[in-house]
Amino acid sequence: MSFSRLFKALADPTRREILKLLREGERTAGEITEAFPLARSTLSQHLGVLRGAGLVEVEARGNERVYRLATSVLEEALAFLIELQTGKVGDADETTPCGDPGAPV
Amino acid sequence: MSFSRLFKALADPTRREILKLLREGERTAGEITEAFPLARSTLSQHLGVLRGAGLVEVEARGNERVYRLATSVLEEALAFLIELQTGKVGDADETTPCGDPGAPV
DNA sequence: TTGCTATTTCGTTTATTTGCGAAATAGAAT
DNA sequence: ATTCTATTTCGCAAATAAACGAAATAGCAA
Repeated sequence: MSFSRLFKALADPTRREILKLLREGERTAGEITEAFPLARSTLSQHLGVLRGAGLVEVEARGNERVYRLATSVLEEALAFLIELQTGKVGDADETTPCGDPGAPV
Repeated sequence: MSFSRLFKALADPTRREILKLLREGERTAGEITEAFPLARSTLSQHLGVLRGAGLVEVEARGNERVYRLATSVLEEALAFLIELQTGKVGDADETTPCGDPGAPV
């Protein structure tokens, strides 16, 4: 997993929209293409970037390709951001169980 | 706040290292520069990108500029990623209080 | 085989990003 | 006022990214 590729993939608004679309369920490449005013080749390239970042998975189904969200890589991004924000790794221990950071442990 | 600028800023490994450095405490531009094998102008530009993304704040202190982490924008990035991952907005209600997503509410 | 549909890859163009050194700006010290 | 130090801005070269249309690939249908 590469944070650079991951964040780079998230940096493009079209790709973020694709992810939001896939959040509603799997879609074929064609369905995704229809949702944007861009050329087929352009969308295909965006899907390639999302694939390279591990943010989507593809399954060939007959003639078409079905894309779905792959969320496991998002956890790593979350961990990175949380660590930046709190100064701690989110390792369960070392943190109060349910928030309340001011609680005298 | 712009997700594009934010994720673009996070997409560069040097900038991520700068953020990690600032996680340990505030640093002057010069101190940051010394931590990397890059030209002063290059680092200054990276700091500009981080500033533009709202990820750092600067304070002019006499001759030098002190940079520190600005974490509020990270919360918005977290919200975006969590929403992708869970299909829900993280609005406190609508979610079980302390994780355990399998709990019969 | 021939053709049709779905999708990706190729080649090109334009725009953006990253890096550098040189020049500009600004406070501090002499 | 001049100089020193700290930092940013400018102008440029090289690399990367985004968009397109055309061509290639691959399954399905006739």
